[in-house]
Amino acid sequence: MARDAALSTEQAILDAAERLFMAKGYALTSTTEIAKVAGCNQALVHYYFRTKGKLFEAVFERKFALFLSVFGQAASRSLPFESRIATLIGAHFEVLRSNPQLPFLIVNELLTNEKRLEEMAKKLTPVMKKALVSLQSELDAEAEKGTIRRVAAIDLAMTVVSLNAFFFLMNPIYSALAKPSDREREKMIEHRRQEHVDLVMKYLRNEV
Amino acid sequence: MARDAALSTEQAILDAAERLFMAKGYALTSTTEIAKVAGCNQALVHYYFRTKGKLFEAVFERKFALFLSVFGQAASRSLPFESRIATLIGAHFEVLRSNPQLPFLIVNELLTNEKRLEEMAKKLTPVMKKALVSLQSELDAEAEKGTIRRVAAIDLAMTVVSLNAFFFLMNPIYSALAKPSDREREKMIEHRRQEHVDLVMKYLRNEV
DNA sequence: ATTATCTATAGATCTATAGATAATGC
DNA sequence: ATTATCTATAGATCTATAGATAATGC
Repeated sequence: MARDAALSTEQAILDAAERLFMAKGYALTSTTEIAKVAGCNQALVHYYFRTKGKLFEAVFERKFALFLSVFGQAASRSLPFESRIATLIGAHFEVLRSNPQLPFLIVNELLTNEKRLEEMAKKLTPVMKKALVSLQSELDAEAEKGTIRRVAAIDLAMTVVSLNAFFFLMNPIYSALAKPSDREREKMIEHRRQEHVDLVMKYLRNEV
Repeated sequence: MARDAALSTEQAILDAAERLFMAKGYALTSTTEIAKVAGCNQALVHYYFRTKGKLFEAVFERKFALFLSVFGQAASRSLPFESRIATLIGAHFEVLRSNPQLPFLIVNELLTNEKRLEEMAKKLTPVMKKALVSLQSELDAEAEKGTIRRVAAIDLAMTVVSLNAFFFLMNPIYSALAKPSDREREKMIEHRRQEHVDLVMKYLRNEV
C-alpha cells in the first residue's frame, strides 16, 4: 500500500490541517494536533511537509485563490447590467457560504504575518488593478447610458467584500448571541444575501 | 518610589500588553515580550496580573466596551432623523478610526476562544436586545411618517458594523496593496466614511 | 514591615530531526 | 531498494512560581 497509503495519509494531513487552521488560525494549531486529527503520528506531518509553515502555505494558497476566484469569472454578458451585478454579489456570497471560515483564515493570517501580507500584495496588485480597470470601464459605460450613477469600481468592490466577508466572519458571534435553530440560521443567511444585493443596487441606482 | 513606581510599572505593562495584543492577538504575544516592551522583567508581569489570561481580560474588556459604547449614546434628539443616523454612523466610524486595531482584537479573540464568546454573549444579549428594540421603535415611527421605508433594526445595525469594522480590519491589507502616502490614506478614510453614510441613507430612503 | 523588583528554574509545550522498523514495488 | 511510518529526543520556547534582594512608608 506504500503509494496509496502515502497519498491518503498526505491527504489526511492536508485535510486535518485545513480544518484546524481554518478554525483556529496558524499560531493556535500545533503539528501534534494536526497529526492526531489526521490519524498518524506527528513526525509524519514533517515528513510530508517539512515545516509547519510550508504546510500552512499549502492550505492557505488554495483557499485564498478560492476567495478571489469569483472576481475573475464575470457574469454572463447576455444579462442586463443590474442582473449581472446581482449575480456577482450572489456568487461571492455563495463561495463564502460554503467556506464560512475563509474570511477568518485570510484576515487572521494576513494581519499577523507581515511577510505573507507583502508577498500576497506583490502577487495580487497587478491582478486586482486589472480587474478594477475592467469593472470601471463597465461601470462608466453604464453610467453613460444613464442606467446607474457614476461610481468608483474600488468603492463598489470594497462594499461588496465588506458586507459579504464580515457577515460570515461574524456568524459565530451571531450564533452565540441569538442561538438560532438551523432553520432560522438558514433563513437569516438567505435574507442577508438579499439585503446585500439590495444595498448595492440602491447604491448604484441613479437619483431620480 | 514603591507606590508610584508600582503604579507606573503596572500601567506600563498594561500599555505594552494592549499594544501587543491588539497587533498580534492573544496567542502570538508572550509575557516575555510584554515585559520587554514594558521595560521590566517577565516575572513582574505575573506579579501584577497573575496570569497571561487575566492580563488579556484587563485589556480586552476595556476595549470591547469602547467598541460598543457608541451604540449606547443616541445622537441628540433635536436633529432630524436622517442627520441623527448619519451622526451615529460617523461616531462609530470615528471610534474605530482612533482604534483601528479594535476589530481585529475582538474578532480574533471571540472566534478563537469559545469560552470568551459564550461569556460575552451572556453579558451582551440583554443590552443588545434593548438597544435594538429602541432603535426599532424609532425606525417604525419614521416609517409611519413616511420619511423612510420599513427596515429591521438588526439589518441596519449589521450593515453599519460590517462596513465600518471590516473597513478598518482590511486597512493594513489596503496599505500593503496600494502603498498610499499618509495624505492619500487620510483622504481615502474620509471618503469611505462618507460612502458608508451614503450607502445607509440610500438604503433607508423610501422608494419614489 | 510591606511592597516592588530581580534571578533562576520547574514543568509544559511545540517544532523538527535522527535513526530504527515496517511495508511496498521491482 | 525505496518509500512510509514509528519511537525517541534535542533544542527552543513559554508560563508561572519560588526565593532572594532592593526600595519604600511608617
